[in-house]
Amino acid sequence: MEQDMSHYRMNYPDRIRKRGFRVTPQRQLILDAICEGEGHTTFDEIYARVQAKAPAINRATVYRALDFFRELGLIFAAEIGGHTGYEIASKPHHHLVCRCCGKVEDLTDYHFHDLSAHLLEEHGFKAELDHLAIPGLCSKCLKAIES
Amino acid sequence: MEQDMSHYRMNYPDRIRKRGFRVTPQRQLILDAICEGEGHTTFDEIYARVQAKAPAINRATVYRALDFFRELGLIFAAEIGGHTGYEIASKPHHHLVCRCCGKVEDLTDYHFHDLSAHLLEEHGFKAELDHLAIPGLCSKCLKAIES
DNA sequence: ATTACTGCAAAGGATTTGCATGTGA
DNA sequence: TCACATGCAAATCCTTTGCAGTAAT
Repeated sequence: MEQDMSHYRMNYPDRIRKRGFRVTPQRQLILDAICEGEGHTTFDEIYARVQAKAPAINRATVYRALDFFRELGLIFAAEIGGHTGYEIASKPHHHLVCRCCGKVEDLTDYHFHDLSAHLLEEHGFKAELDHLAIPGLCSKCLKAIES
Repeated sequence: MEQDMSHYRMNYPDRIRKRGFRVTPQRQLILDAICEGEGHTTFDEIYARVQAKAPAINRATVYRALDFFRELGLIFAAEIGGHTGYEIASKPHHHLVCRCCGKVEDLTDYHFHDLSAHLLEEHGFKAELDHLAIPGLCSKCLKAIES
């Protein structure tokens, strides 16, 4: 029942070591690469950033590190528009995904509490509304289509 | 400006022919296979059902038919839990996806109008809330975890 | 008679895995 | 020291594509 917010941006080396795993230069670079991106970052972006600093790092290592971080809860992985996007675990927020230009906007305020309560009461379903991907049209594309 | 509801369960052969495409036994079997499943059906399920009736039908044909039906608006394709699920286009509804047992429940009633209005007003984002995949825990898994 | 559609096989791309080597604790 | 992690290469999985033959209209 602890009201623990420490999973947001915690001292990650300790968290890794505490579970008996190891902090390696590769993992640090990969985590850095995710931090550099604002919000969601694709595998290719991460890999490119890592390679710019350490060309010897292998794709397989990046795949394994991403899985590793996800299992530890350090990052989130979300399916957005067919591709997997990774981001540092932080405050719950949602994504407005434009189906036209593909842009992804973060939505930090939200009005989901009523919805969540409704789903639990009437359907017995405990919704985890942390990282919802909401499809639609962004303001720019909306105007472009209407005109 | 037509108030046309005919895209739900319309006479599909006519719809296909009207656009200059052809109604083939393969396409009929594949569409049948999607109808047989309640809601979302994976590629493998569809392929297995088709093969049971006509073993000669090729995977490539199934892939092409699914794309074809999707472009015609006869079916929907949704990313659910890493896999693509297909279903007959019908009334807009949502999916409650249990992250524990993987079960997908349909949600036909919904309270998304306020949310939609809010997103448009404050973010200029026209949300298309037709087939939202809402992650969480179903009632069964919820009880199992709590106990 | 057209020309869309199918089956086959091969190509393609993304991710995973086995194994020997290297390295953090 | 010793188990975890890495790099490499091969394997695997899923999906797409080119092409020659088939069939719907």
